[in-house]
Amino acid sequence: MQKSPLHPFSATIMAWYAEHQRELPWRQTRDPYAIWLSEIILQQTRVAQGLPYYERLLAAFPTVRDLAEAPEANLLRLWQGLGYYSRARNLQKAAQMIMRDFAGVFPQTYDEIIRLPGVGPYTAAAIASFAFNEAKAVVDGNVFRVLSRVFAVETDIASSAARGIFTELAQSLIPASDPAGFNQAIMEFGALQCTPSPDCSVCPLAIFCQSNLTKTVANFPVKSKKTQVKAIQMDYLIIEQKGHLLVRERVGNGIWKGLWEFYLLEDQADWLPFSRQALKSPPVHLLSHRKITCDAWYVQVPDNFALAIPEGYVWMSPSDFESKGKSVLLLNLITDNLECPILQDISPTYL
DNA sequence: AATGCGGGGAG
DNA sequence: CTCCCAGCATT
Repeated sequence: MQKSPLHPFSATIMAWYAEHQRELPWRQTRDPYAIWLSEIILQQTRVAQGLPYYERLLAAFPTVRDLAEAPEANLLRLWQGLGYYSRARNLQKAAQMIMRDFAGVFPQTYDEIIRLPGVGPYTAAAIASFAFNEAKAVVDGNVFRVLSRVFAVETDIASSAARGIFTELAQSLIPASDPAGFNQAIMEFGALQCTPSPDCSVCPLAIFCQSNLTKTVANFPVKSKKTQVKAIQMDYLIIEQKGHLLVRERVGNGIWKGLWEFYLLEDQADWLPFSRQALKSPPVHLLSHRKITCDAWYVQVPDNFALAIPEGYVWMSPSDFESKGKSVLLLNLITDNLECPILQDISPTYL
């Protein structure tokens, strides 16, 4: 049988992959559901951080139907600590779409898969290739880095044109004989060998890597913009009455949508006619785009006082509140103040 | 074309 | 500290 010639780049990284690949659970399956779950978890997330979440979520929701029918709050509780919580909400929306529009059968082509909410060009290519061996090249952060260095591509990866250019290049290198293997190989190569600070002395591509040959590896990939960090102050009142807490689910499209929190002080006009006990402030919470400082107080409301419940808030038992997803900032606030009795009851059993 | 969205690990 | 991670949705 006639085979199309393998580009030296492709042959080299696939040989390297055969030797150096990690054993990861989502590589032991062809189940598109499990592969999809792993890919959503791994968006902008390191393997080491996502691994325990993958095991937990797959155990809790073994099938698309289980995921589609689960209460969203349970999913967000399991997602707690992983960040980018819209991933979890879109995951369930997509599961419901698969049940409704695909009769519960996971879509099998790139063009169908990419219609699922939370699935973009990278994730659709990953699922289509890994589960169905469709020859769609993946382009993620690893691929940007590897290809930009090896072929000295000076396109700014932050530009809108970058995806198209790198997709075309990757697509020209993907072998029809093993698209899944190539996609796995190039990403693993970026993750383990062609890292942000690589050791080019042990690289199998060093002899024809264009940036290595010109000693300009550190100049690639070209990336222009950096996200600016805004400072935010968030003050919480932990309000208790008759063993219950005044809490709410965050709504709107801002940070931590779908997660739960204590009473958030919106302005200085907020007050209660009771003494506040200052709590230990959690550490400054650093995110990619936010620097959040937080102060908090504990307020015990007498049993017989009829407190007007603010819009959006509800009284909730500590055990119910523990079962809701919360931000890591709030979890830190809780675990740093366990001398406050009611906070012991909402201390998480797992992150 | 820009911006928002989480959290953590590596250097 | 800075960078960036198996990115995507929204504006």
